[in-house]
Amino acid sequence: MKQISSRFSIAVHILSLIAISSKDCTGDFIAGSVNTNPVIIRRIMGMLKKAGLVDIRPGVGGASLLKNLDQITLLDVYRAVEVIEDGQLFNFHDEPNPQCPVGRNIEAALRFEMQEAQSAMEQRLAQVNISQLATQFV
Amino acid sequence: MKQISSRFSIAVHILSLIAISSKDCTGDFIAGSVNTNPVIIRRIMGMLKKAGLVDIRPGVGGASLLKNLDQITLLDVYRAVEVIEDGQLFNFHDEPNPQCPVGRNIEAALRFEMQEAQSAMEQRLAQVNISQLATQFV
DNA sequence: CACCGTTGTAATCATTGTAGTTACAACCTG
DNA sequence: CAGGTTGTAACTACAATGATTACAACGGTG
Repeated sequence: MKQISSRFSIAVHILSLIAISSKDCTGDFIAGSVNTNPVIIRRIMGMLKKAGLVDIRPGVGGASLLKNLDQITLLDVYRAVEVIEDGQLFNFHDEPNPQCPVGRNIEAALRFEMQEAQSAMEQRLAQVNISQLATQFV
Repeated sequence: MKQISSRFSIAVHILSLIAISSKDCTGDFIAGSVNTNPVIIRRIMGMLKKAGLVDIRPGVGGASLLKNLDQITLLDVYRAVEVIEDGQLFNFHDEPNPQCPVGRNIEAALRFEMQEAQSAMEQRLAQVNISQLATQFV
């Protein structure tokens, strides 16, 4: 069983920490809270930057949010860290036999349902923003 | 990006084929339609059998469904092939730092939302049964 | 300007899940 | 018994992940 990468949960952690924290959020500081290697944090921060969610100050260090907390949904973060591409949550077996009625038609039928299921999941993520999560960090 | 195993799509293919086909569905015949190695089929058939979806005749060969087509949902298949365990679609990073307010609280908050998202996906799968798919196999 | 902490990134490694393959025992029926 | 089939174990190849080391580039501060 292969899971969706922990890049997602780490990214949410990073954004929450930047939001909550008053002090300078350097990669090393965040790595201490997440409890992983600083390079992992820098890589994910790079993705968040590329997605336009955070601003990072090279050299001096530290990061800040580019959007309001309630304007960043879990779906934004999920897309930012590229855990799953567009319609690719489910894997489909390669090249079923076109000589067979099932082999010939199953791909279109099943891919549609897979896409629907994936969308249902993503829409649920879109309903939650970081602000809502942050209220729970006492 | 790691996807949900193609065991799922293969399993749906297998069930559809057994449903449609009048002839004896041996592992080798199914493997020909799916276009993969017969051992892959046998492994997945074993999971479907364990889940009570099909009956397999050892020695003589062939398989048959144990439920009506409209009583087998995509969720049943998805669970049968163990692509993802209960609340484990999303991976959560290990042991965030309990000294930090975010590290201490993020797990509970985020795991809840992850579970909700996973459930939304699974509920969408539960809305479709093999019978509905089979109508598209002309 | 030089120092020093930080960011950005490449390279490497161990681990894990997957898909495929070979091999072979167990099974059933003619 | 013979032949085709199922049920597994063992092995390989491959890809994604997470961790780690190393080092260049950056930018304030003294």
